[in-house]
Amino acid sequence: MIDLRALLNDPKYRAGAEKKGASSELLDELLESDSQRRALQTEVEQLRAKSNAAAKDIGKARQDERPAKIDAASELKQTLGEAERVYNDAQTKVDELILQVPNPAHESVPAGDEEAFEVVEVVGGTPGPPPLDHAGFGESMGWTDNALGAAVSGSRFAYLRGAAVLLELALVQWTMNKLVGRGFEPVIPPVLVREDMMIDAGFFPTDRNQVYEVTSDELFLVGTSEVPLAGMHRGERLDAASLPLRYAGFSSCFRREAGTYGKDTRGIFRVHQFDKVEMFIWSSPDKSGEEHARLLEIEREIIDDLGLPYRVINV
RNA sequence: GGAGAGGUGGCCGAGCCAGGUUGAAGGCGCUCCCCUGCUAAGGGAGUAAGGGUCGAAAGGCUCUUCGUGGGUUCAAAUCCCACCCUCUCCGCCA
Repeated sequence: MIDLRALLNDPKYRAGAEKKGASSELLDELLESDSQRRALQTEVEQLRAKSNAAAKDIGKARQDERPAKIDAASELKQTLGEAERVYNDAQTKVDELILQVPNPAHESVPAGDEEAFEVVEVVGGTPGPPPLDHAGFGESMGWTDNALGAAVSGSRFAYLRGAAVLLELALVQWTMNKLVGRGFEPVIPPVLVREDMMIDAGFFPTDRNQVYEVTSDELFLVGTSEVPLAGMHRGERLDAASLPLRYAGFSSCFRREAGTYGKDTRGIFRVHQFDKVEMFIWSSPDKSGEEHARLLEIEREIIDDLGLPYRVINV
């Protein structure tokens, strides 16, 4: 969701959007279109007010006075209809432009895409290369089976078997418990969602080719539980006092991984289906920094407790 | 999948068949005031949300919203169409 008022008035907000790839021209065009839209809105509403008043007047008028009044009202309605067409075009233009604007990033975030991160901290040493990579190791232990996955479902699908399954379930349970202790409500959401949800969560139209579609039912498989979690309060006005709302979603995730041929083709990296625990918070903007810090702290604690080396990056 | 009933304000619930003075009766809840010596009862007033615009603010003007989206009409909670959801019965079922 893009806050047009903030985009207009808050330079930091605008800078955040530009950092994530929105061109200055696009933003200017969007703001200009919205300004035109609002001017037209006033115009339409004035006509509509007249039209409403005329209709009420007819309701109160004597029978013999009505025909003339109805004629006048009809004419007014013509004018209104034309104004509405112009207004709707303006609204459509704003809608189209706004969907092209990425969510503004925080001012501390480096410009650019995923690759343009900066390393904030390195924790733990870098272990030497193992005798087998994760794919070879998983295969030899009987924990992952890509050949079987490919036979049953195609490339980039894998079976997880035996102890690896128990490990996944244990990790999920352990993590969920930790998050519940930190004030998160655990959620297992639907993974098939309507198109509206994908648009609202910001994945459509830009990432549509990454999403599996169930055409017969007009449903889409989510690539992350973020989508149905975002849908939990869709269309609601949340009372500021109820914030923050913290959810820990667990779901299978489905990704087409279109355009990633040749990358991470082995093992269980970048597969079409995987399971994930996701933290998701609804917060007021002034507390979002605090909440983000909380998320980072929890993530660090998880990796620390597991005894794994890691980097903290700003992206 | 088939048949039927229904979705109204914070909640319950009228209105819809016979379109207009209904942004919506009534009740509950909530807020304020009055009354009252004992956590109760009674009386009065108020009480939806969002957008645009003007304003320093208080607030004013205005639009939208009765599941959602269209349509008919000068006028729609009320009429028409499509969709979504809930409930009941039947069918089906790994």
